[in-house]
Amino acid sequence: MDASDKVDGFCGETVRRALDVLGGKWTMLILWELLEQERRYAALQRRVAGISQKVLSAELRSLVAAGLVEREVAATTPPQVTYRITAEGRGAGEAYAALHRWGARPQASRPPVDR
Amino acid sequence: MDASDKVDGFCGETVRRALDVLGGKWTMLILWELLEQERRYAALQRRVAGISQKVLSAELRSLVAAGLVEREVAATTPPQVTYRITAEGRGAGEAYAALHRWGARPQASRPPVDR
DNA sequence: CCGTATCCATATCGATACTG
DNA sequence: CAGTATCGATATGGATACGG
Repeated sequence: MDASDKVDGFCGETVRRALDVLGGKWTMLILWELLEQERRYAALQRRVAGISQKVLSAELRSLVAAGLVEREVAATTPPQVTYRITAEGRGAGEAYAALHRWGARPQASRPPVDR
Repeated sequence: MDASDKVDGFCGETVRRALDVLGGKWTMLILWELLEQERRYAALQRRVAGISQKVLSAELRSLVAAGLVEREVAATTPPQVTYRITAEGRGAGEAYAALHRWGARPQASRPPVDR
């Protein structure tokens, strides 16, 4: 990190926006599921262990609004809704990879952070 | 992003840890201030606009616990406490830079995400 | 099947007051 | 100066029930 990274008009606004979208507790898990293949709502709920309907709905709406995920409704009965990751969603992988590298860095043992 | 990025024992645990430390609302702002130079508590509170004492204290404790920031107490009266970014704290810049690149990516206009 | 609506528990945050 | 303690407001999340 270097102070010259302070490139935004306001310090770190783009980083803030990125974290707002990608930093959600479940965001990464959902994107990963959709990365493997497109999935329907119920499948996502089953595979993302522990997520509630309410939160899953909200996450998906956010992701669709942010353009990372596409939502397709098949007009059958019962209706089938399929979620699919977009190119932009795949692009988020760069950011996650950097976070992964940092999180996996070698480090001295120290008391856990509990936030 | 590629499904082969699923390298952790549990999907994305290292990413989760990184986000826990770096994803805080104020974390980046504080690190940036300390990146320019070491600062004392009051100076940080003045410069990080809008942060409360309570939250600043908690953030600093987290950052010290995570090893990103050092805390040095001078035994004067009144006591002076100086916070200084560590090498590990500077290392977080890679991750923030990736988030910045993603957040600054060109994109079609779309309704704002409000999370 | 795919959600939304509602209720409630908990977490988080800001403001204020106070202490070594 | 550098915090901690406490309180109340707000946000967030889970559980459950219900609707198209």
